[in-house]
Amino acid sequence: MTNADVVARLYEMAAYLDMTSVPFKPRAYEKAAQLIAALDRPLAEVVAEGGAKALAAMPGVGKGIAERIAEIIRTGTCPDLEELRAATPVDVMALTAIDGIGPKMVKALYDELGVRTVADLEQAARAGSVRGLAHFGEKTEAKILKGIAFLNQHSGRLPLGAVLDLARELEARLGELPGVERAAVAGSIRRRKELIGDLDFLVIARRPETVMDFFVSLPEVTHVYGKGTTKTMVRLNTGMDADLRVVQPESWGAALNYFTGSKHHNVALRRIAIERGYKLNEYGVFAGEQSIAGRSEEEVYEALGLAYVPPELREDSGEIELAKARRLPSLIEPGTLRGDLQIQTTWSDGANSIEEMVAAARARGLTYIAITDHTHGLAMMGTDDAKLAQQIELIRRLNRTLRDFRVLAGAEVNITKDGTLDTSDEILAGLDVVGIAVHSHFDLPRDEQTARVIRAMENRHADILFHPTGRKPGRREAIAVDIDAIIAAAKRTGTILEIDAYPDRMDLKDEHVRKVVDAGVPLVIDSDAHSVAHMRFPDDFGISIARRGWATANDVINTLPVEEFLARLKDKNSPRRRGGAEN
DNA sequence: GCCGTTTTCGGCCCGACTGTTTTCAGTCG
Repeated sequence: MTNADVVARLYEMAAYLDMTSVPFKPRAYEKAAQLIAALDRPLAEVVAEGGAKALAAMPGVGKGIAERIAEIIRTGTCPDLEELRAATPVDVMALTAIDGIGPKMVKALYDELGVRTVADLEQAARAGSVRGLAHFGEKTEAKILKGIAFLNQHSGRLPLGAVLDLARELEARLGELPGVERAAVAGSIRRRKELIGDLDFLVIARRPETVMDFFVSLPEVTHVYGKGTTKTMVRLNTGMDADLRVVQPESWGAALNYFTGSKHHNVALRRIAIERGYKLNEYGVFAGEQSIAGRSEEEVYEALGLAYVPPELREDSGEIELAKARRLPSLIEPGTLRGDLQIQTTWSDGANSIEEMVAAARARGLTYIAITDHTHGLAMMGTDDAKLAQQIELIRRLNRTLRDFRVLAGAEVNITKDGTLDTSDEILAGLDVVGIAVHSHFDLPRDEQTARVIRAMENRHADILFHPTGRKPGRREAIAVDIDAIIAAAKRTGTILEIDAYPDRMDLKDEHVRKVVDAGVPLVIDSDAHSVAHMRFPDDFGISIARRGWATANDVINTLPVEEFLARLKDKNSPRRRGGAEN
């Protein structure tokens, strides 16, 4: 039982409890699930050391949930969950994953129509029987079908954020095997694509059989499609397929290149090889029978007369031509960010205090962060004007105690339906950094949606447009906005566009970033952290998106020291910017 | 079900929006 398994069951409990309309309990389970998801220690280890008592010592986990977690780790489930499952035997997690479907609707659909699965629901909606239910109508039925279609489109692929850790861990485990000289993850993970279809691993090993035996016996493996001495294919318990290739040292670079792709990039490379009278395959670059390159990727590109192309650019979208001319951009590197401009704390829906987030930021080598809790329009937990004023005061006091670190007072301000902001200009004027964001009215027509966002960007206090398109990869489409118009408005108004690195968002996405870079509009890369564990998102995911969008460090202004960063914001001559929150 | 520098009981939960409704239930963040 991994932490992710426990988290999944806690969320399932919460969903089932929501069906029964019992107050507060669902939120308690959700909160516990959220906190455990952000934990960087295996729960099984916590239990082994301190039992259920150690679990209950964690914030958000009390006696009740601690006992259930211990039971889940032991048996995979717990009696309460089984009882709930028996009462309403439905695939509640899959059904509630459909946008607009929650636990109550799942219950009604089961009670009235016997819907247990997404397939059942699709059938019922197509037959027009959903609209007959109380509180359901034609629009809901249409929305259900739209939501299912969206999920189907993305089936079989998982977001990068859901697979990167596993890929790295398997890569490390393979690399530690005796007799393994090198191990690497290739494929779309290495290119840092946002949706991953399968995992490709590459290994140099003296005795391939040992590696293959180890690979098929991994606890994560649920099925073996095929096992040989050079290639083995398996299915993992995440539902994802994984391939392992064993190659010889002299072919490592060629194989890594071949298995990293993309297919289009590889085709283009092979065409260049043919032009030069060579042959390129996964074993090397060949002049006749003679291998002239293959040990390293650099060697392979060099043999083809090309500069080394970073994996994130290998999409045959112009990188080959620039590699030929040796004019590839010098992409932004992990570890170069100095600030993080979107961070939530316990003042709204975050799990950690301002001080804890500061400590986590410093530990990552950052020198400034902006605290940007939600404003009151987001009613669940937003800060109102009075609370925000209190927070600004607290941040000022905190800054006096900090050396070589600056906390910026900020907010994640809601954009209302008409494009105004839900917080007064007076309050906004007192903040160092104002982030603005869409959190409602996702379905406005394109013209209206675009005009609304641009109007908000025109606010002279609005510094950064957070998660500009509202997308949730694999779950929800972006809001309908004219991205070119947004970029033009950013340029005109001096509004910075954000790459929200939170793996559920990854917004802006790579191709949008490339447009922003081309337009010369500044970007920031933020974590959107809701806990200290999320502080790694910019380096793990945000930088990848920026690199896939051809961004250099110059395009991303939170690579700048804090004063230079602040100078790039709007109304930089206002008193708060000169004096800052330190005074 | 969790929490506690006022509390071991009584707060927590909340507003906007949508789609279904003549007054509100469900979803979302």
